[in-house]
Amino acid sequence: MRFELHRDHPQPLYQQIAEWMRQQILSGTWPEHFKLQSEIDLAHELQVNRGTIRNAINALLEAGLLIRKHGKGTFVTGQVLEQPLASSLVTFLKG
Amino acid sequence: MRFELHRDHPQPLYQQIAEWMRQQILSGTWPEHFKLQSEIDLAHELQVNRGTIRNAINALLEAGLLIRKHGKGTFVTGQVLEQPLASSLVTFLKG
Amino acid sequence: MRFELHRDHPQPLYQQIAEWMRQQILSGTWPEHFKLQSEIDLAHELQVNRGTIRNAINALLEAGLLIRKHGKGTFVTGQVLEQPLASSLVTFLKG
Amino acid sequence: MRFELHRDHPQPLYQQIAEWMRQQILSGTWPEHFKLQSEIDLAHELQVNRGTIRNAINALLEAGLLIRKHGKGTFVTGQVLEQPLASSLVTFLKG
DNA sequence: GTGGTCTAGACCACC
DNA sequence: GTGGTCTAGACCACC
Repeated sequence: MRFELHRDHPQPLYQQIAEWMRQQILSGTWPEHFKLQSEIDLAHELQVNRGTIRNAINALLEAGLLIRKHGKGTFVTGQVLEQPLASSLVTFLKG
Repeated sequence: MRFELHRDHPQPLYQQIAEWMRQQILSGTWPEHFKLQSEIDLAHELQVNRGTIRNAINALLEAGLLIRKHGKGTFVTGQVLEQPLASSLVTFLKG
Repeated sequence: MRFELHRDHPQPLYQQIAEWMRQQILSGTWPEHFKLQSEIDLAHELQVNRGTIRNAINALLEAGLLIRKHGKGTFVTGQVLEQPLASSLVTFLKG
Repeated sequence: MRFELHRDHPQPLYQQIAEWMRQQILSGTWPEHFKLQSEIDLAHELQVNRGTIRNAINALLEAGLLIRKHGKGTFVTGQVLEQPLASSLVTFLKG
């Protein structure tokens, strides 16, 4: 996991983490149905609090890129590629 | 905390507070790794705005006497004794 | 603020709080543009942690009943009455 | 923590643990208001599942020897000495 | 003086 | 053994 947090940046840590996760997903490094490490493990690896990890994940939940399953884990959703399509469809209808 | 602010002085409040803090540190009253009260508590005790406390602390951060840790607190640094030398050096360079 | 939390209920505290807030709003007790107490004050009054208050408020943000303004406070939105209308409109279109 | 579990005994693990805890409390090794280790730490130390620890604790909650505080921990109650009386009463009533 | 973010650490609910 | 919720308490950014 070659990824560095910038604690002196104005951008919050959770946003930095969310951007990194988004790249992992959109680049295909984390493919559809990929299971993320547990929040506790991610917190240990990135040296942040679990709450900070949850904030990052929450951002991607709203974007529809991740899904949480209680007692099971957090997963990359199955419709990643459809997201941009849906957006352009809306744009098309509005245009 | 026997310390009085002079609100009618020309010297800004935050500088008065910063000087007082500097004395606490250099005199050893606040030893290395000492944890300051929270900004909000200091503001209440000294009857000033929280921003004033932050300005005072910022001055000592730049001087290297204090260090802030997000979510944890503000602490006296571990290299207090080296600071006076650095300060006099700056004075010398400026003089 | 005559409102009691049930700490032994299966329903989470933040949901109980969110329901109470929703009632305050929909009943008009908290009218449009009403400013809520600060998160810290609500936490003190309801004897819960500020994070629990934030979870409750978050639920009503998503429902569009509240809006947060950084540095200013949390307010009841101006389109409270339109919410049910919008819902019935959608129902109508689907029906 | 000199305490051994007998995994080949007919008595369930959680009961063995509950008995051990009861002894710790009644002997005063765990005095009033004593805070237990976290469930996860106890599970690691005793090499059992967290659910097993929770079952053991639940038994002592019902006996009034322990109390759980969400977000804070599990503690020995303050009325330990009154418990044995209550227990023998129940035994008597059942007998 | 408010909401925004972060730390540390615990029990809860579900698997 | 995961995510869900809760506690306590601090600095950050904006007002």
